[in-house]
Amino acid sequence: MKNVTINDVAHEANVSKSTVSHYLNGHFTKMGPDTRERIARAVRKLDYSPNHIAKSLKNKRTMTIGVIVANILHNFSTRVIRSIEDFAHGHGYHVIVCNTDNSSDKEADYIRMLMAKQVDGLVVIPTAKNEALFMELAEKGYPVVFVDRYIENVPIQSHMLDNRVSVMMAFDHLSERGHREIGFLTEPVEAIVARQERYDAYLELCGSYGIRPISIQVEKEGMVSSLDQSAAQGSLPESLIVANDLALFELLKMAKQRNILIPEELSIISIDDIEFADFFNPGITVIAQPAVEIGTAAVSALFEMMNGSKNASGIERFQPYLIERESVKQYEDQ
Amino acid sequence: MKNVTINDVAHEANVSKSTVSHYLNGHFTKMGPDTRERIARAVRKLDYSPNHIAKSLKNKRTMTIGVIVANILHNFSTRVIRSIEDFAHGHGYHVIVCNTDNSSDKEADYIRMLMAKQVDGLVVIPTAKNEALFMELAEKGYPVVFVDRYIENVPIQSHMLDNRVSVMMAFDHLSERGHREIGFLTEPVEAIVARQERYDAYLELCGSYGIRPISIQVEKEGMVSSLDQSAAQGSLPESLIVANDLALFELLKMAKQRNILIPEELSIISIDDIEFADFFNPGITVIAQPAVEIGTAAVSALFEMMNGSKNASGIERFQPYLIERESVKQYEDQ
DNA sequence: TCGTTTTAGTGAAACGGTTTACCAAACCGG
DNA sequence: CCGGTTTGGTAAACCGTTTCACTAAAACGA
Repeated sequence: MKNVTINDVAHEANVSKSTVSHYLNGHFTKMGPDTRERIARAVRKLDYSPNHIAKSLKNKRTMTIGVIVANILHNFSTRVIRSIEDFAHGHGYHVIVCNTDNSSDKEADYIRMLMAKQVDGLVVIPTAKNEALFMELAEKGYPVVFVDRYIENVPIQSHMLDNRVSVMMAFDHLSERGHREIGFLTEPVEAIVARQERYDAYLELCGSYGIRPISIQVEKEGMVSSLDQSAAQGSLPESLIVANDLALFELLKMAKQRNILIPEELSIISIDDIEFADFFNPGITVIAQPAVEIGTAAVSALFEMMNGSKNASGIERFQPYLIERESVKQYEDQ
Repeated sequence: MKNVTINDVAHEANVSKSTVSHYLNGHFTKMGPDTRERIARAVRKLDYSPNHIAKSLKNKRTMTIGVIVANILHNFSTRVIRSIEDFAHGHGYHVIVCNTDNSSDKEADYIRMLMAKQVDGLVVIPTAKNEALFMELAEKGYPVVFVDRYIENVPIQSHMLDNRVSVMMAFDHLSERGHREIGFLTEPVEAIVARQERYDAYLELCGSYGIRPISIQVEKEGMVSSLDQSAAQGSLPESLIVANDLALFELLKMAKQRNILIPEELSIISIDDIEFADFFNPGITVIAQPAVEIGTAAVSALFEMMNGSKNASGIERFQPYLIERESVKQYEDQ
């Protein structure tokens, strides 16, 4: 179980460990062809592989970045993570993924632990409450970027969907097809900017379309039963913009429970695409976001920072697109 | 951006770094109450947190385990990962997750990099081909456990579903409801034990029930179109046992494309539960596996190894259970 | 009061690498 | 053949911790 070290290789090849180190780092001018060959043989013979930890300690770079997401169950998160990993691996970096379940405490813990682990940078979908902590990171010049959300007054760059436009597209789609009773289903908006932006856009659009807002804001856990009650009372609107995939799940569960016909009795348009929306019966019309693009943009901004460019701040917006399927009813008088 | 080290704390508190180290590790007998207080203050004042890398180098424990899964898109994988993370975090460990996409090369790469990173142990859903590599790990006494699969002749313990029973349950369920035309849908079995076991069980059961085997073995990428062809030719059986969730997706896509009624025209029973199976129309009857239990058992076995107990080998089996929904037709003459 | 133990604390080596500064020998041009 | 340059290589410091061996002073027992 004894691990073989650079010293063992040096000894085997009859050179100093400095030379082996040079060899390992490709500084071949530092040795003759014979020595080089001897070292190569020694490495092979001993099946040596360098201790990444020791390297990191000396180099002060771990070649690792941390990714902290608020809720890994969102399809969006998994796609962002995937794109970040692809990019990072392509650049010789590794990724540690952490899931906060939207808890600020967990988030703070993870940040601390990732700092302790000396990760070289962080991409995070932040919860709302660690403003001071992020502020500190930003001030230290530590490389961090946000995705999907941002924190007011914290000078950390964010990459996110144009939420306003996404709701607008949903609203327009519904409206074009004759809908005048358009509700909005979301988990409690709280301080989560992405939700806030979507909700605000909804309210604003209701205003400009002269439509009475019907918003259903309820915790995911109670969502099914709460929706069920509304349905029982007949207070469910004829069409619903759903704020995200997880809420859509709950809505669909309720619809099944109560045998509600989609789109005949209820039209649905949901934000963020998911695979099953396509083959569900009926197919769910959706406003999709370019998750891979967003993730890639975020991580490449992060890499620029890690290579010394100044911490940018500001928000970069990405445009959503409509995927029309079958969950929206067409009113005839259109 | 200069990071504060134990030396800075020592200096601030006017003690040696040894004493600070003792303080940090709770060896309070090594100092008086006043010194202790001084160090505490210094730590707070400087906002010091220990460099995990340096610690790891010295201690030869990184408090990190690696998890390598063959395909993170399986719901089973995500649930296993989740349970491993929960357990690990509960014991002060961190987890690095890697996805091999079923590529043995990627797997070998990941193993090497995780070793280089000095992770303290590994839980892996292995691809079939790195027998030699795993053999080596096992011989070195390096802590490794398998999940969901195993490799013949490699003395590494595995925790997996009783695949035979799971197919048996599916088969019985179908058979009890009068089905005599029972097919089996799977990605190519190849050398992947879990698939093999399920397929073998299917074949065996066909034998003992006197049913003609109809197996559809096709790559996920071509699955929809291949199924579509079969359907066009009318060669699709009346009921299908589906080997896993990803195959189920493809089947459902095809069913939608062709407007096949489930269960009237096609009965489905799938192995491994997924959330949407519940609210899909119709609900998909499923043989579920206790993923959390499996993951937890695996990681706790790993922890035992890491604490010095010998590498166990052998296979621990977990029992599946039926979740009956609406995707299986009941023939009337039963 | 003196020897012994305990308390409170320190210095230095070690973990496994990288890097800087340095050097001897070989080479080279004139 | 001499002085300078290149080639090939090394020793030692360093990264930030832990820990072992050691000790001065205080406390204690007789």
